[in-house]
Amino acid sequence: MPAPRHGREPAPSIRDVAAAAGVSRQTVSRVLNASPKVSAETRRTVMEVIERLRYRPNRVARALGTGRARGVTVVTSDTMLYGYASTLQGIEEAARVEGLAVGVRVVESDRESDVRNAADYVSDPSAGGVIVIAFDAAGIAVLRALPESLPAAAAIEPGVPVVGRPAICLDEQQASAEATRHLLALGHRTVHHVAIPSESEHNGRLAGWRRALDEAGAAVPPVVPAGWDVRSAYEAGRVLAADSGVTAILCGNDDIALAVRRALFEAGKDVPGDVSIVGFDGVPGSAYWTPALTTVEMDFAGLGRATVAAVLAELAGEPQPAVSLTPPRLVVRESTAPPRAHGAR
Amino acid sequence: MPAPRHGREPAPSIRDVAAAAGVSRQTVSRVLNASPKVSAETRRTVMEVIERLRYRPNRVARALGTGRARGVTVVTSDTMLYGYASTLQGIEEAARVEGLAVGVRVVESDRESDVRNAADYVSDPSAGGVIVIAFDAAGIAVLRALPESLPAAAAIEPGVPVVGRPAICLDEQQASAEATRHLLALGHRTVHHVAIPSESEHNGRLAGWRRALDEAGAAVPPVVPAGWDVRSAYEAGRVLAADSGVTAILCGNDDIALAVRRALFEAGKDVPGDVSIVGFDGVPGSAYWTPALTTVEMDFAGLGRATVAAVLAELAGEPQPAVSLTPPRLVVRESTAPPRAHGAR
DNA sequence: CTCGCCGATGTGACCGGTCACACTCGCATT
DNA sequence: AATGCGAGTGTGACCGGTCACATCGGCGAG
Repeated sequence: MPAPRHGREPAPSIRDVAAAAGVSRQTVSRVLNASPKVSAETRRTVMEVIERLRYRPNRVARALGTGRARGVTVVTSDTMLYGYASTLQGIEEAARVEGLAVGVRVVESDRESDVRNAADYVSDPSAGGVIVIAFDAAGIAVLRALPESLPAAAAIEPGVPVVGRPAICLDEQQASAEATRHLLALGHRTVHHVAIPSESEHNGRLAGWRRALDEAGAAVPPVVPAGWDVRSAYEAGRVLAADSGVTAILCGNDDIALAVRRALFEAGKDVPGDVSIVGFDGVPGSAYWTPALTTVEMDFAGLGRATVAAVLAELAGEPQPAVSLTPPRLVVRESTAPPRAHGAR
Repeated sequence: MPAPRHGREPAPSIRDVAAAAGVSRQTVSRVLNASPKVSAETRRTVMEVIERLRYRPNRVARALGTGRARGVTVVTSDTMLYGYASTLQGIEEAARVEGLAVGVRVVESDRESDVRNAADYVSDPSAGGVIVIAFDAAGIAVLRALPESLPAAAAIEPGVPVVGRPAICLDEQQASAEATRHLLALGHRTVHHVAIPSESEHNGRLAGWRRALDEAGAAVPPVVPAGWDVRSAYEAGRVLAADSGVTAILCGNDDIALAVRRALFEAGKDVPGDVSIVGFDGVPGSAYWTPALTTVEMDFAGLGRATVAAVLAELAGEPQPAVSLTPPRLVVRESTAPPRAHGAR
């Protein structure tokens, strides 16, 4: 039989520390938890022993004792897409400064069994607080499937109703309207929209775009839907590229903008000479595109941090803190310009 | 005082199930762990009760009982950069199919205190197996700081020595050499290289490039270093863009390629007309760039999956399985072409 | 018929913390 | 002098599983 690879004397436990310090385990526990009911002297002694023994409290045992884990578990359907990944990053950061462990559980799809598995997974008290990134159907389904009693919060797109728990979103509508107005102000007759998948007709990007168009009295062209994959956005782009009436496109995110720009390129159309495009999200590379992309910068990391605050409040049974998120904001760069002069017509 | 928001009858425990099924808790435990020493009939009864009570075993209690957690914790210095994020994705996927929980702990920097904190964090047995994404100094430092006894594996860049634990890497050297040869074959006199930060002089991207140059008898220009941020890559690009002797650039990753391409654009140079560029990584959008990027596709997700297998073997005390990773491969697209004819000179 | 063995099941201790509560002081109050 | 009180500390039970070992009934072998 193979030698026990990782055999080793076990890590010191709280009892070892207590014995070495000549106090009870409870006193050590108090020191660990910064209880005020320990004399300064005792505290110092215990601290020294802890240091000497390199003692580290066992998170698992602690969680079992208290009944809840000092941590959060993030449920998401994706970890790579920019919005998801940055939200996750914000969550991780905030959790880390709070001393919380971070777990990740991805939901494969919005199929019922997948949703149930994910919900079951986080229903385990060891999951701690739960944060659902509910930017899509799968996430929303998990959010709905969570037992009422579970301390949870969600990052979500605007317009999706959530009852009974904090759901935080970035107000995209203003910025979307602003982006649309920007294009209109440049002289475009109207603005086309390639939309990301959405669970809500009231989603901010769509709503802001439509509102700005309405307010300007511009025609509202049919929405061109795209998926999360670049390929489908490319297909959508080809449709628009073939239409000579299209001079301005508001893209549901920067990936879509990339694909649309490619489709335009293949159709021999110049950006922004022939067609202006605006993205959404503000991925780090977008400033370095050629042309640099005009886009709406979204503070997903801030959103993530806010969900951590929310779930922490939920865990503590406190009322939800008022959060002020930095609102999405339009960054005008090179991909938008006035339409070609119509004099030639 | 606020009402207890999440008060609720506690989840059923194994004892509840045992009582309801008329068996002992140990028998229930055996059913849960698929022990063969349970009669088919008893097993069925217990299963039914479990279903009826919606019982789910408590991961924390189980971990405490067995002494080790059914999960892996990933240590990384970044979660957004493509290589890191895709590796993480691969890990998550593999862990999920194995029924393992996934934790994430980011190391803020390679400062000693940060490294120690991260190492301490995962030294807790509740962290389970540990996977270190050691693509940079911080990751490598954590890997080195881990106690010998800890079951861990690493995803790492080639050329960095690691002793005592499985360290898996993608062989970038072949592909890097191939990319360089591709450019040379196109007629370029030599190939410049903008490098990602690396902890090793023997790192694959650098080594393959140099080797191919040497073998072809081409001059080896000085390496232009860049950081992980797009900005620094842009600065590096400007230097190269100002040099009219530069006709081909091998970029350390696709982000760098993006920034270099931008710098070239600003300098009035066409890609691939004036300068050819090759990226590294194969980010999903690279196929949709204008021009579409010639790049080396890396299977980071596969790398991540392999580390899970490795840490699992480590955990079980088994010998390391032989892994066959899909090797990086050059994908030729539009950003590479023969240099402009020199006749004009 | 008795023994031994095996499959199936149960029992108590234990993992490493925390909780609720009890206890022991020393000092101020009545 | 008895009482009250609060700060500081210790004790036993417990969280929800698992482990090691004991037990029990039935069956084939000696």
